[in-house]
Amino acid sequence: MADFAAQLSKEIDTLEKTICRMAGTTFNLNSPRQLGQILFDVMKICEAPKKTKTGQYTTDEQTLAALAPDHEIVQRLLEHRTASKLKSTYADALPAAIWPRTGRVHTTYNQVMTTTGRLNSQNPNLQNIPIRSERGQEIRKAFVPRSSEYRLLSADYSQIELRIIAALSREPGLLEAFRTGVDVHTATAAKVYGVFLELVTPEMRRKAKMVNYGIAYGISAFGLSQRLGIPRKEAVEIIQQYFTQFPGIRKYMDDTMAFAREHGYVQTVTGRRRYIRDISSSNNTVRSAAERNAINAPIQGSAADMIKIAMINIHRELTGRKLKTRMLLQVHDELVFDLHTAEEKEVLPMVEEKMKTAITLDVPLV
DNA sequence: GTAATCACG
DNA sequence: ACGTACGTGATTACA
Repeated sequence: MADFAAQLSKEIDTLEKTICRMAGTTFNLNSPRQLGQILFDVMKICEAPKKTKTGQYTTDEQTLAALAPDHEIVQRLLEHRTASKLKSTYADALPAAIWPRTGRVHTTYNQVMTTTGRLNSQNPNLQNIPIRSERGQEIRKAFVPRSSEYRLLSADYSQIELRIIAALSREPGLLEAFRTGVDVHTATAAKVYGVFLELVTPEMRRKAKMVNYGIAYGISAFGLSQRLGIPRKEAVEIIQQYFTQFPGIRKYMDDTMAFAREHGYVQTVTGRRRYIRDISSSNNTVRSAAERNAINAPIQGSAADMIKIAMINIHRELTGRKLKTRMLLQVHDELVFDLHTAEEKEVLPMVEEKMKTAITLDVPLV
Protein backbone atom coordinates (compact mmCIF):
# COMPACT_ATOMS: atom_id res chain seq x y z
CA MET A 1 0.00 0.00 0.00
CA ALA A 2 2.88 2.40 0.82
CA ASP A 3 4.36 1.68 -2.62
CA PHE A 4 1.07 2.44 -4.26
CA ALA A 5 0.70 5.69 -2.29
CA ALA A 6 4.21 6.76 -3.34
CA GLN A 7 3.39 5.94 -6.95
CA LEU A 8 0.22 8.03 -6.72
CA SER A 9 2.21 10.89 -5.16
CA LYS A 10 4.59 10.94 -8.08
CA GLU A 11 1.78 10.86 -10.56
CA ILE A 12 -0.10 13.66 -8.79
CA ASP A 13 3.04 15.84 -8.79
CA THR A 14 3.62 15.32 -12.49
CA LEU A 15 -0.02 15.97 -13.35
CA GLU A 16 -0.03 19.10 -11.21
CA LYS A 17 2.95 20.54 -13.07
CA THR A 18 1.50 19.66 -16.46
CA ILE A 19 -1.89 21.12 -15.63
CA CYS A 20 -0.52 24.37 -14.20
CA ARG A 21 1.73 24.76 -17.26
CA MET A 22 -1.27 24.32 -19.55
CA ALA A 23 -3.34 26.73 -17.47
CA GLY A 24 -0.50 29.28 -17.41
CA THR A 25 -0.86 29.71 -13.65
CA THR A 26 -0.56 27.78 -10.42
CA PHE A 27 -3.69 27.09 -8.41
CA ASN A 28 -5.10 24.55 -5.98
CA LEU A 29 -6.32 21.69 -8.14
CA ASN A 30 -8.31 20.34 -5.22
CA SER A 31 -10.46 23.45 -5.08
CA PRO A 32 -13.48 23.06 -7.38
CA ARG A 33 -14.07 26.80 -7.15
CA GLN A 34 -10.56 27.77 -8.26
CA LEU A 35 -10.67 25.12 -10.94
CA GLY A 36 -13.98 26.38 -12.32
CA GLN A 37 -12.65 29.93 -12.50
CA ILE A 38 -9.53 28.82 -14.38
CA LEU A 39 -11.43 26.66 -16.87
CA PHE A 40 -14.45 28.84 -17.50
CA ASP A 41 -13.45 32.46 -16.66
CA VAL A 42 -9.78 32.49 -17.70
CA MET A 43 -9.51 29.79 -20.38
CA LYS A 44 -13.15 29.99 -21.46
CA ILE A 45 -13.20 26.41 -22.71
CA CYS A 46 -16.99 26.26 -22.72
CA GLU A 47 -19.74 28.53 -24.08
CA ALA A 48 -22.34 28.18 -21.37
CA PRO A 49 -20.84 26.52 -18.29
CA LYS A 50 -23.25 24.88 -15.90
CA LYS A 51 -23.42 26.20 -12.34
CA THR A 52 -24.28 24.66 -9.00
CA LYS A 53 -27.13 25.99 -6.89
CA THR A 54 -24.70 28.27 -5.06
CA GLY A 55 -23.51 29.86 -8.31
CA GLN A 56 -20.17 28.06 -8.56
CA TYR A 57 -19.16 26.44 -11.81
CA THR A 58 -19.91 22.72 -11.94
CA THR A 59 -16.71 20.70 -12.35
CA ASP A 60 -17.95 17.22 -11.55
CA GLU A 61 -16.85 14.18 -13.49
CA GLN A 62 -19.81 14.16 -15.85
CA THR A 63 -19.20 17.79 -16.84
CA LEU A 64 -15.45 17.39 -17.26
CA ALA A 65 -15.79 14.12 -19.18
CA ALA A 66 -17.86 15.89 -21.82
CA LEU A 67 -15.08 18.47 -22.30
CA ALA A 68 -12.14 16.09 -22.07
CA PRO A 69 -12.01 15.01 -25.74
CA ASP A 70 -11.45 18.63 -26.87
CA HIS A 71 -9.23 19.82 -24.02
CA GLU A 72 -6.20 17.93 -22.86
CA ILE A 73 -6.05 19.89 -19.62
CA VAL A 74 -9.46 18.51 -18.66
CA GLN A 75 -8.35 14.96 -19.38
CA ARG A 76 -5.33 15.52 -17.10
CA LEU A 77 -7.59 17.00 -14.42
CA LEU A 78 -9.75 13.88 -14.41
CA GLU A 79 -6.65 11.74 -13.98
CA HIS A 80 -5.55 14.03 -11.15
CA ARG A 81 -8.94 13.70 -9.45
CA THR A 82 -8.84 9.90 -9.58
CA ALA A 83 -5.30 9.73 -8.24
CA SER A 84 -6.00 12.24 -5.44
CA LYS A 85 -9.14 10.39 -4.37
CA LEU A 86 -7.39 7.03 -4.23
CA LYS A 87 -4.45 8.45 -2.31
CA SER A 88 -6.22 10.57 0.29
CA THR A 89 -9.26 8.41 0.98
CA TYR A 90 -7.67 4.98 0.74
CA ALA A 91 -3.92 4.61 0.19
CA ASP A 92 -3.05 7.10 2.97
CA ALA A 93 -6.07 6.69 5.24
CA LEU A 94 -6.36 2.91 5.55
CA PRO A 95 -2.83 2.21 6.83
CA ALA A 96 -3.31 5.08 9.29
CA ALA A 97 -6.50 3.41 10.54
CA ILE A 98 -4.76 0.22 11.62
CA TRP A 99 -5.20 -0.47 15.33
CA PRO A 100 -1.82 -0.99 16.99
CA ARG A 101 -3.32 -3.57 19.36
CA THR A 102 -4.60 -5.86 16.60
CA GLY A 103 -2.67 -4.83 13.51
CA ARG A 104 -5.99 -4.60 11.65
CA VAL A 105 -8.53 -2.03 10.60
CA HIS A 106 -11.84 -2.23 12.48
CA THR A 107 -14.89 -0.42 11.18
CA THR A 108 -17.97 0.56 13.16
CA TYR A 109 -21.34 -0.59 11.84
CA ASN A 110 -24.38 1.40 12.82
CA GLN A 111 -27.71 -0.40 12.89
CA VAL A 112 -29.94 2.64 13.27
CA MET A 113 -28.54 5.36 11.01
CA THR A 114 -30.11 4.87 7.60
CA THR A 115 -33.68 5.60 6.58
CA THR A 116 -34.13 2.26 4.85
CA GLY A 117 -32.72 -0.22 7.35
CA ARG A 118 -29.34 -0.70 5.78
CA LEU A 119 -26.24 -0.79 7.93
CA ASN A 120 -23.65 1.88 7.43
CA SER A 121 -19.96 1.74 8.12
CA GLN A 122 -17.63 4.42 9.40
CA ASN A 123 -14.16 5.15 10.77
CA PRO A 124 -13.14 3.83 8.34
CA ASN A 125 -15.95 3.18 5.88
CA LEU A 126 -15.33 -0.34 4.62
CA GLN A 127 -18.44 -0.39 2.45
CA ASN A 128 -16.94 1.85 -0.24
CA ILE A 129 -13.58 0.28 -0.94
CA PRO A 130 -12.81 0.79 -4.66
CA ILE A 131 -13.46 -2.05 -7.10
CA ARG A 132 -14.71 -0.61 -10.38
CA SER A 133 -11.48 0.82 -11.77
CA GLU A 134 -8.32 -1.09 -12.44
CA ARG A 135 -6.34 1.07 -10.05
CA GLY A 136 -9.09 0.95 -7.48
CA GLN A 137 -8.55 -2.77 -7.37
CA GLU A 138 -4.98 -2.12 -6.20
CA ILE A 139 -6.52 -0.90 -2.95
CA ARG A 140 -8.47 -4.15 -2.55
CA LYS A 141 -5.29 -6.16 -2.76
CA ALA A 142 -4.33 -4.78 0.66
CA PHE A 143 -7.17 -6.76 2.24
CA VAL A 144 -5.90 -10.24 3.00
CA PRO A 145 -6.82 -13.22 5.21
CA ARG A 146 -5.37 -13.42 8.72
CA SER A 147 -2.85 -16.12 7.91
CA SER A 148 -1.87 -18.70 5.34
CA GLU A 149 -4.45 -21.07 6.84
CA TYR A 150 -7.24 -18.73 5.78
CA ARG A 151 -8.76 -17.38 2.58
CA LEU A 152 -11.18 -14.53 2.04
CA LEU A 153 -14.66 -15.68 1.05
CA SER A 154 -17.10 -13.24 -0.50
CA ALA A 155 -20.74 -14.24 -0.97
CA ASP A 156 -23.19 -11.88 -2.58
CA TYR A 157 -26.82 -11.93 -3.61
CA SER A 158 -27.44 -11.79 -7.35
CA GLN A 159 -29.75 -8.91 -8.33
CA ILE A 160 -31.42 -9.01 -4.95
CA GLU A 161 -33.41 -5.79 -5.29
CA LEU A 162 -34.83 -6.77 -8.66
CA ARG A 163 -35.87 -10.15 -7.29
CA ILE A 164 -37.60 -8.40 -4.40
CA ILE A 165 -39.44 -6.17 -6.87
CA ALA A 166 -40.58 -9.29 -8.73
CA ALA A 167 -41.79 -10.91 -5.51
CA LEU A 168 -43.53 -7.82 -4.10
CA SER A 169 -45.22 -6.91 -7.39
CA ARG A 170 -45.98 -10.49 -8.44
CA GLU A 171 -45.39 -9.27 -11.99
CA PRO A 172 -45.61 -12.45 -14.12
CA GLY A 173 -43.09 -11.31 -16.76
CA LEU A 174 -40.39 -10.56 -14.22
CA LEU A 175 -41.11 -13.67 -12.13
CA GLU A 176 -40.93 -15.75 -15.28
CA ALA A 177 -37.52 -14.31 -16.15
CA PHE A 178 -36.11 -15.21 -12.75
CA ARG A 179 -37.74 -18.65 -12.68
CA THR A 180 -36.36 -19.65 -16.06
CA GLY A 181 -32.95 -18.29 -15.19
CA VAL A 182 -32.45 -16.19 -18.32
CA ASP A 183 -30.42 -13.01 -17.98
CA VAL A 184 -33.00 -10.63 -16.58
CA HIS A 185 -31.65 -7.50 -18.28
CA THR A 186 -31.66 -9.27 -21.62
CA ALA A 187 -35.19 -10.50 -20.97
CA THR A 188 -36.26 -6.96 -20.11
CA ALA A 189 -34.64 -5.63 -23.30
CA ALA A 190 -36.42 -8.26 -25.40
CA LYS A 191 -39.78 -7.18 -23.99
CA VAL A 192 -39.17 -3.44 -24.13
CA TYR A 193 -37.82 -3.52 -27.69
CA GLY A 194 -40.17 -6.26 -28.87
CA VAL A 195 -37.49 -8.61 -30.22
CA PHE A 196 -36.47 -12.21 -29.61
CA LEU A 197 -33.98 -12.84 -26.81
CA GLU A 198 -31.29 -13.78 -29.34
CA LEU A 199 -31.63 -10.43 -31.09
CA VAL A 200 -30.98 -8.26 -28.03
CA THR A 201 -27.88 -6.13 -28.69
CA PRO A 202 -25.43 -5.07 -25.95
CA GLU A 203 -26.76 -1.51 -26.32
CA MET A 204 -30.35 -2.66 -25.79
CA ARG A 205 -29.29 -4.67 -22.76
CA ARG A 206 -27.38 -1.72 -21.29
CA LYS A 207 -30.46 0.47 -21.51
CA ALA A 208 -32.76 -2.20 -20.12
CA LYS A 209 -30.36 -2.67 -17.20
CA MET A 210 -30.56 1.02 -16.37
CA VAL A 211 -34.35 0.83 -16.54
CA ASN A 212 -34.35 -2.10 -14.12
CA TYR A 213 -32.15 -0.19 -11.70
CA GLY A 214 -34.26 2.89 -12.23
CA ILE A 215 -37.42 1.04 -11.25
CA ALA A 216 -35.97 0.42 -7.80
CA TYR A 217 -35.26 4.13 -7.45
CA GLY A 218 -38.74 5.26 -8.49
CA ILE A 219 -37.88 5.88 -12.11
CA SER A 220 -38.24 9.24 -13.87
CA ALA A 221 -37.77 9.98 -17.55
CA PHE A 222 -35.33 12.75 -16.69
CA GLY A 223 -33.22 10.52 -14.46
CA LEU A 224 -33.10 7.76 -17.03
CA SER A 225 -32.22 10.14 -19.88
CA GLN A 226 -29.37 11.60 -17.79
CA ARG A 227 -27.95 8.19 -16.91
CA LEU A 228 -28.18 6.89 -20.45
CA GLY A 229 -27.24 10.12 -22.19
CA ILE A 230 -30.31 9.89 -24.41
CA PRO A 231 -33.05 12.42 -25.24
CA ARG A 232 -35.78 12.64 -22.66
CA LYS A 233 -38.32 11.71 -25.31
CA GLU A 234 -36.58 8.39 -25.90
CA ALA A 235 -36.51 7.75 -22.15
CA VAL A 236 -40.25 8.42 -21.96
CA GLU A 237 -40.87 5.87 -24.71
CA ILE A 238 -38.69 3.23 -23.08
CA ILE A 239 -40.45 3.66 -19.74
CA GLN A 240 -43.90 3.57 -21.37
CA GLN A 241 -42.96 0.40 -23.20
CA TYR A 242 -41.65 -1.08 -19.95
CA PHE A 243 -44.89 -0.47 -18.09
CA THR A 244 -46.90 -1.87 -21.01
CA GLN A 245 -44.87 -5.06 -20.90
CA PHE A 246 -44.73 -5.28 -17.09
CA PRO A 247 -48.11 -3.91 -15.97
CA GLY A 248 -47.71 -5.49 -12.54
CA ILE A 249 -44.81 -3.16 -11.77
CA ARG A 250 -46.85 -0.07 -12.47
CA LYS A 251 -49.68 -1.39 -10.31
CA TYR A 252 -47.27 -2.18 -7.50
CA MET A 253 -45.81 1.32 -7.65
CA ASP A 254 -49.28 2.92 -7.67
CA ASP A 255 -50.42 0.72 -4.79
CA THR A 256 -47.30 1.54 -2.78
CA MET A 257 -47.84 5.28 -3.22
CA ALA A 258 -51.51 4.92 -2.29
CA PHE A 259 -50.51 3.01 0.86
CA ALA A 260 -48.10 5.79 1.77
CA ARG A 261 -50.77 8.46 1.28
CA GLU A 262 -53.24 6.55 3.43
CA HIS A 263 -50.92 5.50 6.27
CA GLY A 264 -48.07 8.01 6.09
CA TYR A 265 -45.46 5.27 5.88
CA VAL A 266 -44.35 2.30 3.77
CA GLN A 267 -42.90 -0.96 5.04
CA THR A 268 -40.54 -3.80 4.21
CA VAL A 269 -41.35 -7.51 4.16
CA THR A 270 -40.65 -7.74 7.90
CA GLY A 271 -42.70 -4.64 8.73
CA ARG A 272 -39.88 -2.13 9.07
CA ARG A 273 -41.41 1.29 8.43
CA ARG A 274 -40.20 4.39 6.69
CA TYR A 275 -42.41 7.38 7.34
CA ILE A 276 -43.05 9.48 4.22
CA ARG A 277 -43.99 12.91 5.50
CA ASP A 278 -44.22 14.69 2.14
CA ILE A 279 -46.24 12.13 0.21
CA SER A 280 -49.18 14.56 -0.20
CA SER A 281 -47.17 17.77 -0.55
CA SER A 282 -48.60 20.34 -2.96
CA ASN A 283 -45.06 21.05 -4.17
CA ASN A 284 -44.48 18.80 -7.19
CA THR A 285 -40.76 18.42 -6.65
CA VAL A 286 -41.12 17.62 -2.98
CA ARG A 287 -43.98 15.21 -3.58
CA SER A 288 -42.19 13.44 -6.41
CA ALA A 289 -39.11 12.94 -4.23
CA ALA A 290 -41.37 11.50 -1.51
CA GLU A 291 -42.95 9.14 -4.02
CA ARG A 292 -39.54 7.86 -5.10
CA ASN A 293 -38.64 7.32 -1.44
CA ALA A 294 -41.91 5.40 -0.96
CA ILE A 295 -41.09 3.14 -3.90
CA ASN A 296 -37.44 2.60 -3.02
CA ALA A 297 -37.63 2.09 0.75
CA PRO A 298 -39.49 -1.26 0.78
CA ILE A 299 -37.18 -2.61 -1.90
CA GLN A 300 -33.84 -1.49 -0.46
CA GLY A 301 -35.13 -2.09 3.06
CA SER A 302 -36.37 -5.63 2.40
CA ALA A 303 -32.98 -6.53 0.95
CA ALA A 304 -31.41 -5.11 4.13
CA ASP A 305 -33.79 -7.15 6.31
CA MET A 306 -32.89 -10.26 4.40
CA ILE A 307 -29.14 -9.99 4.71
CA LYS A 308 -29.38 -9.05 8.40
CA ILE A 309 -31.39 -12.20 9.12
CA ALA A 310 -28.86 -14.21 7.12
CA MET A 311 -26.04 -12.67 9.19
CA ILE A 312 -27.70 -13.68 12.46
CA ASN A 313 -28.28 -17.23 11.26
CA ILE A 314 -24.77 -17.59 9.87
CA HIS A 315 -23.21 -16.23 13.04
CA ARG A 316 -25.25 -18.73 15.08
CA GLU A 317 -23.91 -21.57 12.96
CA LEU A 318 -20.30 -20.40 13.14
CA THR A 319 -20.34 -20.13 16.91
CA GLY A 320 -22.61 -23.17 17.48
CA ARG A 321 -20.32 -25.41 15.46
CA LYS A 322 -17.24 -23.84 17.05
CA LEU A 323 -15.82 -22.98 13.64
CA LYS A 324 -12.71 -20.88 13.14
CA THR A 325 -14.19 -19.04 10.17
CA ARG A 326 -15.19 -15.45 11.02
CA MET A 327 -17.67 -13.07 9.44
CA LEU A 328 -15.74 -9.87 8.68
CA LEU A 329 -17.77 -7.46 6.57
CA GLN A 330 -21.20 -6.69 5.21
CA VAL A 331 -21.50 -4.56 2.08
CA HIS A 332 -25.28 -4.32 1.59
CA ASP A 333 -25.73 -7.43 -0.55
CA GLU A 334 -22.43 -9.12 0.21
CA LEU A 335 -20.80 -10.88 3.16
CA VAL A 336 -17.06 -11.31 3.49
CA PHE A 337 -15.55 -14.03 5.66
CA ASP A 338 -12.13 -15.01 6.91
CA LEU A 339 -12.54 -18.62 5.90
CA HIS A 340 -10.47 -21.30 7.61
CA THR A 341 -9.34 -23.37 4.64
CA ALA A 342 -10.14 -26.70 6.29
CA GLU A 343 -13.73 -25.56 6.87
CA GLU A 344 -14.46 -24.71 3.26
CA LYS A 345 -16.59 -27.81 2.54
CA GLU A 346 -18.74 -27.09 5.58
CA VAL A 347 -18.95 -23.29 5.46
CA LEU A 348 -19.63 -22.64 1.77
CA PRO A 349 -22.89 -24.60 1.57
CA MET A 350 -23.98 -23.29 4.97
CA VAL A 351 -23.46 -19.65 4.00
CA GLU A 352 -25.24 -20.16 0.70
CA GLU A 353 -28.15 -21.89 2.36
CA LYS A 354 -28.56 -19.28 5.10
CA MET A 355 -28.41 -16.42 2.62
CA LYS A 356 -30.99 -18.06 0.35
CA THR A 357 -33.42 -18.98 3.13
CA ALA A 358 -33.23 -15.88 5.32
CA ILE A 359 -36.61 -14.79 4.00
CA THR A 360 -38.74 -16.93 1.70
CA LEU A 361 -39.97 -15.16 -1.42
CA ASP A 362 -41.90 -16.42 -4.42
CA VAL A 363 -38.81 -15.97 -6.55
CA PRO A 364 -35.59 -17.96 -6.60
CA LEU A 365 -32.66 -16.40 -4.76
CA VAL A 366 -29.17 -16.89 -6.15
C1' DG B 1 -20.63 23.85 9.44
C1' DT B 2 -21.66 23.60 4.49
C1' DA B 3 -20.76 22.62 -0.29
C1' DA B 4 -18.68 19.96 -3.85
C1' DT B 5 -16.91 15.83 -5.27
C1' DC B 6 -16.44 10.86 -5.61
C1' DA B 7 -15.88 6.02 -3.56
C1' DC B 8 -19.37 1.97 -2.80
C1' DG B 9 -24.20 -0.94 -3.02
C1' DA C 1 -40.80 26.80 -16.24
C1' DC C 2 -39.13 24.08 -12.67
C1' DG C 3 -36.07 20.29 -11.07
C1' DT C 4 -35.63 15.09 -10.38
C1' DA C 5 -33.37 8.88 -10.31
C1' DC C 6 -32.38 5.37 -4.14
C1' DG C 7 -29.06 4.72 0.13
C1' DT C 8 -24.49 5.94 2.38
C1' DG C 9 -19.17 8.32 4.32
C1' DA C 10 -14.59 10.68 3.63
C1' DT C 11 -11.90 14.35 1.94
C1' DT C 12 -11.02 18.99 0.77
C1' DA C 13 -11.86 23.88 0.47
C1' DC C 14 -13.74 27.76 2.44
C1' DA C 15 -16.58 30.98 5.20
